[in-house]
Amino acid sequence: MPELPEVETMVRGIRSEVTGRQIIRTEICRCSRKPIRIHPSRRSFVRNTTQTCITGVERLAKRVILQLSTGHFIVIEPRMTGLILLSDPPTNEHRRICWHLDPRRGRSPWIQFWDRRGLGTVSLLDANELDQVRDRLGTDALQLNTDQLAATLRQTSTSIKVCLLDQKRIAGIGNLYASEILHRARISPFLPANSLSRPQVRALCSAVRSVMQEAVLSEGSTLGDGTYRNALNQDGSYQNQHRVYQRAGEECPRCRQIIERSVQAQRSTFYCPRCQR
DNA sequence: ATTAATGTTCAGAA
DNA sequence: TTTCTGAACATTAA
Repeated sequence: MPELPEVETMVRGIRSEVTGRQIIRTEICRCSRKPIRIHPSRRSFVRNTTQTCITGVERLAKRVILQLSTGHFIVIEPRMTGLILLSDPPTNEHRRICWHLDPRRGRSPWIQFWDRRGLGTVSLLDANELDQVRDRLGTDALQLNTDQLAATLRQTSTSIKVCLLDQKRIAGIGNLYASEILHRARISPFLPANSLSRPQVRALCSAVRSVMQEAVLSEGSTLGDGTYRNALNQDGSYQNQHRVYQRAGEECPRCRQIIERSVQAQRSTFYCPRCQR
């Protein structure tokens, strides 16, 4: 499931391939039962992306942004199972959008959005609308510093795990990495956010950044269900470094206590009850 | 065959 | 104001 590291990997995987290329045709695939959700409308989306040049590719939290020469931005939200691919998709079944690019020798003729579950969304926004999206997001997890994190945590007494998932507080962390981050920082997922000591906030900030950086270097996590893959349809490798996620019943690699699974805000939390306090 | 589980975001309710 | 719940979906495992 694409969180910050997976989305960053998508961006890095397509940036050099598509920057400076022209979209010669935007194809909205209609092979699925439910058509993909497009903002503002599919007609204007197709009209305003065709025959425009892609001038850059950026990441905004868990979104991929394609900058266009018109000053507009294609904003792609992969959500659960969305992939951005230069290669053939895992199946032909769930292709959602194909952007056909001007042909260049040795380069991919297109970029596509493939989404098995179909929860992903695609939008065409102007600079103003993109700013509004940005305003609703907290500090990017890779840019976090201790003082900022302390100020954020002070504002709420919800559990630290749920707080880490709140995109308007900190942007980019999802369910998988929240568990891994808290384990690295040795902090219980159930502590109220505003109860953390200064040393705990320091450890947490360090864990947020180091887990995210390492996961980016490993090109994200590809789980057993194989939902996430990079732009060339290859697996990431950070799943080999998971300490607690989906490891309930196994020994904690740090203290050998049995890892437990709990549910917070309707999502699984994995943690070690001994070394996370 | 049915059902639970999977996780991100947003609208709407509490 | 803040926090919580359910819906948007498809697929797999039990």
